[in-house]
Amino acid sequence: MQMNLKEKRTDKQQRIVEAAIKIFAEKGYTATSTNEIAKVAAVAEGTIFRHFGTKENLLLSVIVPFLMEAAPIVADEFIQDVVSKPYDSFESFLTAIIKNRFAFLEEHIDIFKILVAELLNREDLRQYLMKMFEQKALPVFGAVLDTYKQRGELLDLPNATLLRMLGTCIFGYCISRFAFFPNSKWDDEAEVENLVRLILQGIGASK
Amino acid sequence: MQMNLKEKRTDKQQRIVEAAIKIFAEKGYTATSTNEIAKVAAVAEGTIFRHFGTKENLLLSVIVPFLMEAAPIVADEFIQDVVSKPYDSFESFLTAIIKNRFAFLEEHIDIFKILVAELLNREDLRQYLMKMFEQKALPVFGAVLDTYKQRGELLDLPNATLLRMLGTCIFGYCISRFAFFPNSKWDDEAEVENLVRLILQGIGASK
Amino acid sequence: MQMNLKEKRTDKQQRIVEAAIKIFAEKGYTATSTNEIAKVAAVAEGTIFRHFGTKENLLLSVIVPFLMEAAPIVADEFIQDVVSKPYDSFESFLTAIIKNRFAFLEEHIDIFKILVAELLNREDLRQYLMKMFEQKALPVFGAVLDTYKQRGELLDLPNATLLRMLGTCIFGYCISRFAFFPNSKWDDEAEVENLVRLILQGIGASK
Amino acid sequence: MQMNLKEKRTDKQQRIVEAAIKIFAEKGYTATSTNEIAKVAAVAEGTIFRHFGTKENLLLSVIVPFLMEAAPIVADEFIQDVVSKPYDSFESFLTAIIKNRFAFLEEHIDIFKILVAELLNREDLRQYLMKMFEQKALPVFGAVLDTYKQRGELLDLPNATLLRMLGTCIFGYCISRFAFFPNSKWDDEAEVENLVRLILQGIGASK
DNA sequence: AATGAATGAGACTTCATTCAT
DNA sequence: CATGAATGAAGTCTCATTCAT
Repeated sequence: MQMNLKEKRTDKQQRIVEAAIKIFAEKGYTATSTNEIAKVAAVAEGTIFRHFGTKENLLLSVIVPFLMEAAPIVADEFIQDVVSKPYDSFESFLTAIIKNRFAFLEEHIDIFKILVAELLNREDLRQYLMKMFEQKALPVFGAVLDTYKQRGELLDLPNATLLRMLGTCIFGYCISRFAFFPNSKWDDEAEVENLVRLILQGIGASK
Repeated sequence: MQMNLKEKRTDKQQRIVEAAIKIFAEKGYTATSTNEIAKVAAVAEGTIFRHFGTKENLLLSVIVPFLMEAAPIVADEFIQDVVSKPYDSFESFLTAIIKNRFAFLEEHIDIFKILVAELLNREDLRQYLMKMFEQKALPVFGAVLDTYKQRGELLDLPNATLLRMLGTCIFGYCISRFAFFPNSKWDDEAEVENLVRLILQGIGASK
Repeated sequence: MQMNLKEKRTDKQQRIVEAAIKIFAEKGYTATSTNEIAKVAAVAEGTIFRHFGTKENLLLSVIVPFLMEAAPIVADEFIQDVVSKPYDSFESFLTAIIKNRFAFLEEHIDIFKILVAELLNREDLRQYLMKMFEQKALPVFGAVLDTYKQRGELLDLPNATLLRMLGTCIFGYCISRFAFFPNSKWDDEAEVENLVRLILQGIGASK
Repeated sequence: MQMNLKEKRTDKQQRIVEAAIKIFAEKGYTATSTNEIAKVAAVAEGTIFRHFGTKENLLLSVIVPFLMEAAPIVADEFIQDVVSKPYDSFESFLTAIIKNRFAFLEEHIDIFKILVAELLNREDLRQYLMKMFEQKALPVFGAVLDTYKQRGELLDLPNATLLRMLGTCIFGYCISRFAFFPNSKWDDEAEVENLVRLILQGIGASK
C-alpha cells in the first residue's frame, strides 16, 4: 500500500515542495529563504507565492499532508494490514510495526526532521499531536495491547502507561536515528532487534 | 557540588545571556532578533555586540559553557560523587543517575531545548557530541557497566550497544519530557520508576 | 439626449471597465490591482490585458471617453439644448445648468472621483482641462454671459473672471458634494437654491 | 505667530518628512516608494522604518500634525488674533481670514495636496474633518457670524448654511488654486478681492 | 563601558504583464 | 478570444552589525 503525499500537485508545485522539504530539513524553516527555495526548485520566486501564498503556508503544505494523510493512513494500515494479522507473538507484532515505521520514516526523513524542529516552537503542533495520540493511537493500539495482555505476553499496566513507554522509547530512538544522526552508519537489522529486546526484556539480566 | 555557568560575567552580560536563553528556547535561534533580546535584557542593542561580537557568538556563549562545563563536571560528578558510591544494585544506580539527570535538565530546560534545536541543523555540534560520547561517556560508564555485568545484573552485550540503548531510551524520554511537552503534567516519581523498569525488564511479562 | 460611454464594448470589456471604475474610485488607481479588477469583473486577469494592453490604458479608457464624449456632448447640449433656450433670466439659466450638471455628476460620480484624484498627480490632465476650458467653455459660455450682461443681470466683469468665479464656486461645491462627502445626506433642492443665491447675490445683506 | 510642525524632530527625521511631503504631493502616496523617499532625504531606507515604523505611519506623521496643530492653532489664532479684533465690517473680516488662509496654504501647499488626495480614499479622514468642522469651526465662527448678522451685514440664514456656503466656496477655490492648478499665475490680490465680492454680493448686478 | 541612531543587505511579498494552452 | 500559470522587478520591511557620542 502506497501513501501519496503528492496528489493534485502540478509539476512546479511539486518541485517547490520538494525543494522546501530539502532545505527546511537542512537549515531549518526560519533560516531558509524563499529565494533559495525558488532557485533549487528552478522557478521564479513569485511562483512560490502564487501557489502557496506565504512562506508559512508552504511549511504547512509540507507538514499538514504528512500529518493528515500519513498518520491516518498509518492507522488504517495497522488496523487492516498489520493489526488484523494474526501475529503469533507480541514480539513479532512489535518487530513488524517498528520495521514498518522505520521504513516510513526513512522514506520521509526530511519531513520528519522538519516536524521535529517545528514541534519545538509551535504549541499548536504539540497540541495537535497529543490530541491525535489520544484520539487515534490510544484506542487502536489499546485494543492490540489488551489482546496480548490477555495472552500473558505483556505486563498488566494501564494502556496509557504502556503506550507512553513504548512511544517515548521508539520515538526517542527515531529522533536519534533519523533526526540527529542520520548520517551515521546504522545496522538497521541489529538495531531493530536490540530495540525490540530492550522494550520486551529490558537490559537487566534475567534471574 | 554546584556547577556555575555564570562565572566571570558582569551583570549586564548575565542579563543578556539569560534573555537570550529564554527567547531562543521559546522561538528558536533564527527567529529571535537581537533587538528583542536587548529589550528583555534591558540593555542597548549595541551592548550585546560589545560583549558577544555576533549573534551567533551569543548562541555559542549559551551552548558551549553548557557543554564544556556541564558535561565534564557531570562526568566528574559521576566518577567522584555517583559512580564511586557503592550502589547496592544497578537498579539503584540507574535510578540515581536518571533522577540526577532529570533534576539537571529541569534546571536547564531552556538551554536543553536550544541544544536540541541546534543539533538538528548543525553538523559540527553533532560531531562534537558524538565525540564526547565516545571519549568521555563510553569509558566512564563502560567501567560502571562492566562492574554490574560481572555482578550478573546486566545482559552481556557490548558496552557501546548497552549505552546506546540506554542513551536513546533516556534521551528520547528527556526530549519528550523536557523539549516537546514540558507543559504537560508529569508524575516524575512514577515516570522514573517506569523508565527504570522499562530499561531493566522491558514490558514483556516474565514467564 | 443620451450620452453613451459604453459604445463598441463587448460584454467582458464592459464588465472590466465597470469593475475598474468602481475600485479605482474606492481605493485610487495605484492602490488597485488588476487582479482585483479581474475578480470583480469575473474575467481572467489576462483578459484585461488582451483588451486594454496596460493598466494605465484601462484608466485612460475610463477617463478619456468621459472627457472626450461627456464634455463635448455637454457643450453641444448646452448650445443646442440649453443655451439656445430663451431663459427668462440668468437665474433660471444658472439653476438649469447647475441642476443639469448635478444630475450628470450623480450619474457618473465614480468617474468624477477618479478624475479628481488623477488631476492631482497628472500635469497632462490638468493642461488638457485648462485647454478645454479656454477653447470650449470660454467661447460658448462667454456668449451666454454677454447676453445676460447686456440685459443688465450680470456684473460687468471680464468673462474669464466671471467664469472662473462661477467655475471654482460650482466645482468646489461639486468636489465637496460628490468626491469628498458623497455619503452625507444632502437636500439637493435646497442646496441648488442656496448655491444659485450665493452666486447671484452673495451672502451679504442687501442694503 | 508661527506654527511649528517640526518640533521634536531630529535632522534626519525632518529630512525624511520633508522628502515624503514633497514626493507624496507630487506623485501620490501609493505611487511613492520608500526607496525614493530615502534617496531624496539622503538617508538609508532602513532609517525611515527605524523612525516611522511603516510607510503609512510616515504619511500620518505628515498629516496628523497638520490637522492636530494647524487647525486648532488656527482656531485659537482666529479667536485671539483675528476674531477678537474689532473689524469695522464683515468684508474686512472676510478679507482678513481669506488672506490669512491663503498664506497658510501657500506655506503648506504640498501637505494640503496630500490631504486632499487622501480625503478621497479615506473614510476615517473624512469623518475626522467633518467632526472638526462641527465641533470647532461651527461654534467659533457661528459667534462671529451672529455678530455681523446683528449688525445687518449678513443674510439671516442658519449659521450651518452660511458656513457651508462660505466653506465650499473658499474650499473649492483653494482646491483649484492650490491643489489642481498651483503652477498657474494667479494675481492673488485681485483673486481675493473677487472672491470676497462673490461671497458678499454674488455676481448678479444689483438693481 | 554603554548607548542607540544609522546602515544596507536581504527577507517576504505584490503586481503588472506575458504567453502557452 | 479567453485563460491563468508563470515571471521577475520592485515594493515594504527586518535585522545583525557598526560607530560616533
